[in-house]
Amino acid sequence: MKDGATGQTRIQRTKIAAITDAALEVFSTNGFKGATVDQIAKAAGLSKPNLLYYFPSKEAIHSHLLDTLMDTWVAPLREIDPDGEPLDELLTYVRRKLAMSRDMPRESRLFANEILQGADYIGPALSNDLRPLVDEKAAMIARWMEDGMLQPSDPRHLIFSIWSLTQHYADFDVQVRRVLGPGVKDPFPDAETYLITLFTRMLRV
Amino acid sequence: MKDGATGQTRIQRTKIAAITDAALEVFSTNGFKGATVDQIAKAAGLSKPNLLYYFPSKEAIHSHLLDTLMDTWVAPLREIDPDGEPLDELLTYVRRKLAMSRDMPRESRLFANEILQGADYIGPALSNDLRPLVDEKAAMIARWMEDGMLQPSDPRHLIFSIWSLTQHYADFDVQVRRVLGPGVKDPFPDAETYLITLFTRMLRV
DNA sequence: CGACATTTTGACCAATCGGTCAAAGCGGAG
DNA sequence: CTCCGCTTTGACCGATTGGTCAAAATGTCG
Repeated sequence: MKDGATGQTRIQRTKIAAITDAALEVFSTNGFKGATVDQIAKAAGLSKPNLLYYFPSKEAIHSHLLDTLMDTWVAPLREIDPDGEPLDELLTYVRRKLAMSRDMPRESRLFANEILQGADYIGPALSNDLRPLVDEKAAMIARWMEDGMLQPSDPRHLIFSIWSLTQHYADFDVQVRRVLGPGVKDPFPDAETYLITLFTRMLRV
Repeated sequence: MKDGATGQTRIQRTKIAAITDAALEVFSTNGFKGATVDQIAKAAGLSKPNLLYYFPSKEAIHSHLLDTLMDTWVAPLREIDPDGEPLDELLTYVRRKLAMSRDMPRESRLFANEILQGADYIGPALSNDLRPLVDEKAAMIARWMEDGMLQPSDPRHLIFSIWSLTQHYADFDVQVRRVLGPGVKDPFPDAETYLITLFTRMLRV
């Protein structure tokens, strides 16, 4: 039986959810070429042909993941409030992005893999969707700086630096933990303290 | 004819150099599993069996690359002078690391791929070699901070932040250029200005 | 139950991949 | 030139991979 609105049966919804979750796990830890359909199917509790009944190809699963997760990933940037207190807004953005690295490391690594290897699929979205959003927010930050509410600096590189510093704790998690040693169970509390200090000194007038 | 010291003929030196350069190119843009021996061989101007005459396996080429490039990659950290002017030393380190992202982006991506996918090969080196080095330099920075020559902050996360911010311009180059748009031919000059500003405000007493 | 659509599966296929091997080509020392 | 070791190659192999297909199993609704 079909569900008129979404065009999906209950079984389809369940299985597609299982597949996307399994695919996120496998793609994020092995990259696109390193992942096999069998791995994803097994992780989702399905046989390979059964998985390919729900998605036409390996590439389709990957594209679907990237598409559906893009919005989630950029959401915190959208939520920066032009009418808020500038420093608060940006520090909140840093905290949200760091929390996403802590709670959604697989998504972070999925995007890192995609971009690192040329962004063949996601590239156009970066130009067409992300760039205008960054332009808008950078203009907002520039206004804040002109109004003397933040110390001046390049707003686009400021945004890059927030992405870089927060996602580093997801993408390079292995390195962070190896360098800190087994005595450090969770790097994130210290990371948050450090990053808040850094951006406060960088931005506070 | 053999060369007594290195155990290599002239031809071997030439071909091995061509192979490692080609392998760096291919591994850094496709990851380990995404790279094929044929690709590397073609890029090096050799046939596949000919390449495998110089290296016993695909994995051996990859390991050899990681081994030989590790020292180069960490060199700027080693060169921080405990007897220098603290802020100068750290800003010089930032400049050197950013220059490496500009001039050696393939090396940066090679390591990024390896760490992103679990650091299966390089992991032990991170624990055994990199960690003690970071410990030593972090202790040095902590002393500088105690002596009031730098504003206090977590020295290990300070080092992480330098790695993260500088390597971002190599690893996420595609994203940076897509977001900045075609008007920006070279992001590095602005990046250097921004990063020097950031770490100056972060560290200057 | 009975009939129809949906879901699942085992067997299979062509392409690609890492790696082997025997034989051919080549270069330099005597 | 001749010989011998180093280098190069085409043909080949087994394993893995993404994807197909027809048939069987299961679910759903009257």
